[in-house]
Amino acid sequence: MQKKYLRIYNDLVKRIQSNSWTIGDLLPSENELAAQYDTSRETIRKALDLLSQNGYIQKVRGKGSVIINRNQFSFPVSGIESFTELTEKMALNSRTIVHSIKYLDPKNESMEILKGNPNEKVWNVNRIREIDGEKVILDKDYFNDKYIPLLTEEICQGSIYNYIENELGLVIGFAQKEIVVENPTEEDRELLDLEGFSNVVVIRSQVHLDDASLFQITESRHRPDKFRFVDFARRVKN
Amino acid sequence: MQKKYLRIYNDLVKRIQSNSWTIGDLLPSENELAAQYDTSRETIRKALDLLSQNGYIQKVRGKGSVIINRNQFSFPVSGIESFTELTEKMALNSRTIVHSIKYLDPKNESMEILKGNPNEKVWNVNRIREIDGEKVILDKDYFNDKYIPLLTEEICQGSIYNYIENELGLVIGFAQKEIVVENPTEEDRELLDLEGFSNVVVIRSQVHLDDASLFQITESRHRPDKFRFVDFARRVKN
DNA sequence: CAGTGGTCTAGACCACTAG
DNA sequence: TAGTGGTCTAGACCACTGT
Repeated sequence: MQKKYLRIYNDLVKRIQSNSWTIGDLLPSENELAAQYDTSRETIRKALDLLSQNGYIQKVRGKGSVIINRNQFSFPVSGIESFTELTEKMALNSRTIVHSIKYLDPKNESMEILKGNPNEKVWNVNRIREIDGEKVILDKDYFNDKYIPLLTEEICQGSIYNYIENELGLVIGFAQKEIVVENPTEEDRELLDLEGFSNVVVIRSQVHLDDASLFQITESRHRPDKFRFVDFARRVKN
Repeated sequence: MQKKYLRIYNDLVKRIQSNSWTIGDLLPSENELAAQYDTSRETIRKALDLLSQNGYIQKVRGKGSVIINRNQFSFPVSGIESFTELTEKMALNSRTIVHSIKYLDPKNESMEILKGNPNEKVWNVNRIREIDGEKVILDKDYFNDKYIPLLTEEICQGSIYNYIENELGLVIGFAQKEIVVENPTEEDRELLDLEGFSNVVVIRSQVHLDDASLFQITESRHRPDKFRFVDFARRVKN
């Protein structure tokens, strides 16, 4: 038995995407939806909250829930998505080159973030992403070996996230990321086709598991013309 | 009478910020909090949902609510914030120069996004942001005059958002923004101290009011060394 | 096992919008 | 005024975690 509010949410998404309504239209009222789906209003409200969070509707007090313009096919809506997911969605012609896999002692590095037990070690994977034949992204990942006991070239060649979530059964909880523009390092110049660009866009993130433990830090270095970030922000109510 | 769940949320934020607990600690259980605040568990859960959304806690089923590391003093947590709010928070030494205020007919421009009634016009404001004596940000704003009947230099000199929300009583609902890196335009070169930088970071956004109507589009052009974006993302549960 | 958070219900009252 | 969404309650059962 699936969660009821998720079933309703998914159903409403389908109905919205199949243009049962157009932009500016009102959804049926919460009471009406509660009757339609034979459930309580609070459960309907949970489904609508999800629609709102994901940018499908905007609720207006006294009026109803307005369908809003959601740029479909855009980059992650302020979410956590992996390169493989992105390229699939964008139908990009891409390739991953595993440049190096190392098993590090985090003492000497600035990896003390992935601390905890001083005996723990850290996996470091550097991968180059090629889009349309050009090397444009350098991904540097660091994993705590407490959670990822083994990394092989085969795993890194595919989607590490797929391996983590489906094979190891770990569940990603939340991530904090930072985006800045920096000068290219020697490594960038060596591994990427910078084509004279004098900057790289750097996305640094800390990824935590479902139980709030830090298990990965990441540095994704993009040639600036191959970078785009889309965000959907909602004013905090108070 | 303030909303109960907001009162509880604010109280818990204060308790967290005053280090009543440290990172990794568990909050009291929902039942215990319900007793402490003399309310129902669902109300406590609303307060905790807010804490979770804003990156203070991570809920773990069967265990409790874990206090997590929230880089305080960071740039907007995936929210909508204005330049004045930001500089205040960061205690930056900044100045705003109003470069131009125009009242446009949107027909000829690519501003047809701000359409609606073809008689409507559009306010265009260009402002230069100076930080520590250097001109590093160019903000180009376009407002639908249906919502903003008049813009003066005085208003633009201060916080337009302050004017909109406090004087006009409009309430911001949500925004969609996009971040890309582009080559500087002639205008950028003319108005900003680019110091040889060959790129600018461009943040384009569409801002909607509480009732889901589009009322502003914005282009904020940053010298790359003066750009930083911090995002807090939470995995969608399903 | 007891305790935790996750879901769900059937009501209630309120503030707001629109005709 | 009727209908909308926003808040709040007091219960219930479930899935999961630790001991």
